[in-house]
Amino acid sequence: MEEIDRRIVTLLAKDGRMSFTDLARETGLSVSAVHQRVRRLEKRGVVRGYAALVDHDAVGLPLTAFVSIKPIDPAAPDDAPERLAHLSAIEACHSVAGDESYILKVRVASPLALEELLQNIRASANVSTRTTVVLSTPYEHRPPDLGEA
Amino acid sequence: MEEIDRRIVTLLAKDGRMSFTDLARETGLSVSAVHQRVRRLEKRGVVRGYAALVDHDAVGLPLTAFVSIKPIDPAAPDDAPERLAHLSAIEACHSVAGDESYILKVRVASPLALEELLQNIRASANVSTRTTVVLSTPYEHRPPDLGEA
DNA sequence: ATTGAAAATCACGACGG
DNA sequence: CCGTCGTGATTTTCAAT
Repeated sequence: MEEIDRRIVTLLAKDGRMSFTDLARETGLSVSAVHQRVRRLEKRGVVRGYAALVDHDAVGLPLTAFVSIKPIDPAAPDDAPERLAHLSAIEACHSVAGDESYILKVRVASPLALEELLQNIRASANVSTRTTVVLSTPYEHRPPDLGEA
Repeated sequence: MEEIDRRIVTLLAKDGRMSFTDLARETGLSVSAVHQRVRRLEKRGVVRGYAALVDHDAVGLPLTAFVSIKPIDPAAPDDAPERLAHLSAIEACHSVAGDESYILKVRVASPLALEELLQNIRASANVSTRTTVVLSTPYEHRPPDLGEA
């Protein structure tokens, strides 16, 4: 991927609603050239979509936690991600190297809701859990640096 | 926050570029009523912004890791987030309960870049690090469930 | 791959209820 | 807080290069 595409992706990562007109001005291209590049970036999957960034406190999900999980039966097939996908409190699921198999990022309304979620996770995927509660988030969702050459 | 605002936030979290016209159709309100609500949600900070979701593999940052940090000198003032903010490879910084003080989410181009980043983190914030490498990401950035009543 | 221009759609503010 | 309406901006497609 070359310079102008990187620049477009950088700009859209910072402001997902930036207009094609503005993108055109920032890149020095015409509006339709930018338009076509953005469509191609979307089709190629470089841009996977667009999202509003939500204040979880304001929205009633003030408690964030990281939940590391480990299978109870290490011989069983590992389909934890699918078995957990129905739990909408789970925002992300990463397979990781190390002692545990996945790290989940979860958002809930309260400590009680977290307790119930953990029970649900253990029951749904037959895993043990280790939970790290987030106290505050100095920053999050910082856009990637694609080398502003 | 009530029903219609929750619905708007849910829709924008799923598609941050959805037009006001579409939001109006989905909510049963007029375009300008939706417009007014979105502006208010933005001003109140419920919607913090909009971002394109980027495929980090496609963009040359295929290696994701979680880095937990702990101060070398527990008595020193804890300003790690500010001291690390200049490192653009750090996507997020969460203060956490437990043995360690922060969890960082980082994105880099290669194992070598990760090694250099870790040295930079330790030097910049006077901390020790413990790193968990992400092998794959079954899902990420799932929109919050604000109770579709 | 890029442009310019036409046509359709949309954003946005003013106003009245 | 909502709807109607009008204007200007934006998106989107297309022919041409």
